[in-house]
Amino acid sequence: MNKAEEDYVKMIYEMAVLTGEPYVKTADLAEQFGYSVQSVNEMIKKLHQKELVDFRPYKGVCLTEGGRREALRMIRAHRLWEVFLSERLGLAWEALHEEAEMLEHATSEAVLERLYDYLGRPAVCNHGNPIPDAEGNIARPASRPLYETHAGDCFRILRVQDYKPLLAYLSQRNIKLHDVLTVHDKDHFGGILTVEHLGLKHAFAKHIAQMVYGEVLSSTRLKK
Amino acid sequence: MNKAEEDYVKMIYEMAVLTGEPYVKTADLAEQFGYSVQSVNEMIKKLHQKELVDFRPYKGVCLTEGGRREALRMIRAHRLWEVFLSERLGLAWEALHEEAEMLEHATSEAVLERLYDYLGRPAVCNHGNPIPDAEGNIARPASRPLYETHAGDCFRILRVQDYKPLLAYLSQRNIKLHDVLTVHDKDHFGGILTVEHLGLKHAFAKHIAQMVYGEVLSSTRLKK
DNA sequence: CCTGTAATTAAGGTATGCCTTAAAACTAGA
DNA sequence: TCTAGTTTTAAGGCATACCTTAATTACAGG
Repeated sequence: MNKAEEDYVKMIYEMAVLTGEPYVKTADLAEQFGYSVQSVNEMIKKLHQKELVDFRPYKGVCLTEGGRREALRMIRAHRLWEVFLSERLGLAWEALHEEAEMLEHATSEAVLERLYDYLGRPAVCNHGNPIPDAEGNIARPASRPLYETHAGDCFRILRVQDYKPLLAYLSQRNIKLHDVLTVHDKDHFGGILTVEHLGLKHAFAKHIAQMVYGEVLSSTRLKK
Repeated sequence: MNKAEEDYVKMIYEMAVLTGEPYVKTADLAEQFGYSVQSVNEMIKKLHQKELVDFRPYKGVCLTEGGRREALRMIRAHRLWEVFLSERLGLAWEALHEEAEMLEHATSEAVLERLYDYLGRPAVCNHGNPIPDAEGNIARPASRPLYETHAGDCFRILRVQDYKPLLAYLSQRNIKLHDVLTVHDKDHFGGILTVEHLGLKHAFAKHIAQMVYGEVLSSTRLKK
């Protein structure tokens, strides 16, 4: 697999996890990559020939067992490098993703396994996402999206999507992993969630609040 | 610069150092890469447009100041990764080069500088080659080629070319950096140098003995 | 100086991975 | 069922970085 193919299987895996649907639509892939639908179709055809994906016209693509293994290898490399870059080199939180994105394509299995041991066999990356083991097993995090909280909830951030604009967004507001937010208000119609963090109020759009996961610590709201 | 361009400027730099000539011939580059001369010419034209090299027809290419800086950046990345892979991950000596070759193209300046500090600002890589500093200054090693020794010399290996077949060759014979060789015989006509190492005799062809550098510790031979 | 060899340039080709435009095939809602 | 809109396929293009074959240009030794 070359870089392009690696990016595709990884993206297909991540989008499938995010939507909960094993099949990912061609058009959605195109949108995520910023590529044309035609380009994505061509690549899907190629990945299918390599038996990395199963393609059902008008339904989408789904990773084969081989494709899933490759995707998890990339994710493993990505998250292990993030841990290294953060824990050992002290790189800024919002810079981790981009750097790991480059390194993940330049890492052999041998280096990966040694890096894993060197870092103390970490279970999660610096964005709280689980690191698959060498066999392709990955923990399913129990945390819930911030968007599913209610006014009055105290919410501890345990995990955020590894998505550059989101990291920049949170970083800019000085919001970090394990920080606690107090949900002030949830506007269901507008989709805006207002939270308090270190005395400051922040308005999170729905798509933002859906990429932040954690646990509700306590709630002042009345249970129904 | 993309990977191909990075490989070219690095190769031009290394060949210039090796030959002592600032200008590197198109045909020699082609041979080293295993590419056709035409392909090399095309890339030289491109590098010239980017002002990374100076091209004198029938003479060769020479790095510009910008090109030299880029080449040293790649060499810096390569050698720092080698130190990391060896010192921290415990990778085998002969595996370092290949792994570093991939990582060097995936490393930003920011990561490089932090890695440098993390590794304790090393002066040389695990093959004994000097690591350039962030400003592009590089030490000129004083060691002499093994091929210039004479029968009876005791020779300590301080540096070897970072060239995969050579590393495999030495590794296979269990010869490592800082080991001491006793020169048994030098056949000037045939170019074979016979050395003793840990009680075993090895015959080194000229081109091999020219890629191994070190210092003569003592000599049993009579000075002229 | 002149000719053979080496180096360069030219012309056309391949694979990869992206693009646009257009036609064809399918799905799903009215 | 039938059509509107989505999805797929087809056809042709572009850039990169390699390739081969062939023509041209320059250098250097006799």
